[in-house]
Amino acid sequence: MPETETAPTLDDVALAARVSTATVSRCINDPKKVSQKTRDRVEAAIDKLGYTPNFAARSMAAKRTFTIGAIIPTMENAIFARGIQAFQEELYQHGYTLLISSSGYKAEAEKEQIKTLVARGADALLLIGHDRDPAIYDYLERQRVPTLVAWSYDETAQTPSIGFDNRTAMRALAETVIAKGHTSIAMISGISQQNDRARLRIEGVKDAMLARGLDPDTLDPIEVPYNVNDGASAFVTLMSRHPRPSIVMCGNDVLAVGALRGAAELGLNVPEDISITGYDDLELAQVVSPALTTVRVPHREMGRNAACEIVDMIEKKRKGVSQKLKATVVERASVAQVQ
Amino acid sequence: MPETETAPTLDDVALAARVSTATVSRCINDPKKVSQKTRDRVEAAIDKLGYTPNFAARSMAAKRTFTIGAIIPTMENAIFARGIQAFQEELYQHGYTLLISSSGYKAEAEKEQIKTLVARGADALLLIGHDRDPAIYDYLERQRVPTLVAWSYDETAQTPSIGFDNRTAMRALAETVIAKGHTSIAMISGISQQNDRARLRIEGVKDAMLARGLDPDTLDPIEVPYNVNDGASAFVTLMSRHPRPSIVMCGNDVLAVGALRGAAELGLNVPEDISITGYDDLELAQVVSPALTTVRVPHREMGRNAACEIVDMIEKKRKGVSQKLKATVVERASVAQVQ
DNA sequence: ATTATTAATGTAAGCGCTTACATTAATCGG
DNA sequence: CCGATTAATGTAAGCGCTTACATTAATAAT
Repeated sequence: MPETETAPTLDDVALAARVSTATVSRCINDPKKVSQKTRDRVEAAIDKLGYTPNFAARSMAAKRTFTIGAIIPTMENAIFARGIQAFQEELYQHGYTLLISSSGYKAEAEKEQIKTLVARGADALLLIGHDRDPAIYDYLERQRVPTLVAWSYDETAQTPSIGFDNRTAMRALAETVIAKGHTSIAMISGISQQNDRARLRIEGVKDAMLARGLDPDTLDPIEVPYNVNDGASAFVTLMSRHPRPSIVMCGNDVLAVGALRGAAELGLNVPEDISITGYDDLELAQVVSPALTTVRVPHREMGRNAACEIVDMIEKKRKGVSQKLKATVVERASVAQVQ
Repeated sequence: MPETETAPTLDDVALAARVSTATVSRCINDPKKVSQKTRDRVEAAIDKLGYTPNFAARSMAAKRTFTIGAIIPTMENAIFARGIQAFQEELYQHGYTLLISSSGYKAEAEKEQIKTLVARGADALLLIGHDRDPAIYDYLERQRVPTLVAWSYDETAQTPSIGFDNRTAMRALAETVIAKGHTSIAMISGISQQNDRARLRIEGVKDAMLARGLDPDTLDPIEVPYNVNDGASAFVTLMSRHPRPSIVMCGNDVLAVGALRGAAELGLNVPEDISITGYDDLELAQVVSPALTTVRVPHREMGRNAACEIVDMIEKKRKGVSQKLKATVVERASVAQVQ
């Protein structure tokens, strides 16, 4: 019995199986290169000793970590959870581990986390949205770290992306709403600075207004952080505008839920007194009452596809190819027909 | 200009600063050991080259990774998100990185992920709840990986834990409910197999029933996975029981929201026709209507404290000390006064 | 049987750090 | 001013793997 129980190493296994360390290594990484007979011996030794390869040693020698880093703006609400979970599951299938950080929507924090992840030898990075300091992209390029953007789609961007066209999807929602007779539209948006999703959703609403003969300048969105409380207070502010809007379109479902709460506080009925829309189709959207009219985003599909794409980028050493997923408007009870 | 732009190493820095690698290393890890003058030189070199230490090399040499692993049952809904986010933030303050996996409530997956995390050299592990194969605890002990349990408190357990007493908290909620005149109680629980939180919450309800002269055997909880749909269908099942319960207590808020939806499907008004309670006090609970009577859990505090404790365990090489946080019942609109 | 070819295995050189120990420089008491 | 301390720096041995290359064993071709 060993007095200082220390984890067994490759050497221990090699010794026990009476082969060289190279053979053990091959058994693990490329089994077909070793004969059945010795493979059996080695595997027996591995089992007996309970050997697990040391990750740091392995990644130093191989210059590969089988780790992929992802930086998401927040874990607090469900916005990214489903997609990231799917991303992780798919990655796992391919033998990769996911390292997640959250930046709290702060560009500086994100920058730092990117460096940390790179120092940790992430084989690739998943980032949310395109908007960030170009220096970051330069850095990533110089470090040769493949990078993929998700939750956003932009074919003109340098960095490949898998996501949906936020602008077009939001425009479709806005057109639906306008078709229902709403002409006085207000909007609660997330902070659009450094956030293309937020920015493009605003543009989408304006596109629709323009197309339908409404003046986009009257939209004048309020920008607040994505949480229920801020959504609620923004809603209250909006309700004091003159003329009072007939609908409040929100940058996402969390904000819309906040708006719903604001309406409740004001004693307003939704959708009779005021209509509200969201974006994302979180579980939240169906659970709240009235259920939210919103845009459904294929979270899981996006996560899965991003995982496959990023693994391919790494293993085939090729540039990523962007993928546009369709986001569809789903109509529920939070929008009234006007007149 | 280097043709193959490869990340600068310690050697490069040492060369540029005209010192040995040891000095550079000390500059980074223990600056007070080197004189101001050379420190300045080294730091200048680091800046100039844009050097970041290689994580794998560092952790191999130091046998420390400054990484802490956490395995949570799921990321899909908000149950663990807030607490884990706080955990991560606090860890970050102390210079540690968090590696998260989710097991999907599957014991086998959890076991495998624990091994992965250990192989990756996690300095410590955060696990949710106490219930798991004892072999896992043995393994962790043998590998000398400090382990802390969260979301659960059990002073009798071998492994230290930071959490709340699920049983007592649920009992308090049940007593509140009984005090309001409910005598026919039904329950939708999470799967209690390998899940002490679920198990103890059931026990808590039974404790209250016993204490108030109700027969605990009539509770007969339905166990389903923690998601809205399963909650809804369990609710429907429960409503066909005779006699029909006057209240459905749920194992958590997600299930309670499902129950709410089930009630809506059945055309039942909450709380007039049927009362419902949750557990966790997720944001969800306040946002749904009627707002849920539930148990508030100090998620962020738990995450923060767990981080401090686990860092201490690592750095002071001492056993963890358990911490019991108070969970309080919060009454909202989903429970009616009977009679 | 003999050589050419291929498959299986072994040898050993790193990968980029940390750190025990050795060496040299600076400081100090008498 | 000198030996004794103490502070600052350097030297070099690993940490546990992978993998290019060398060697040996097995198989095929002649």
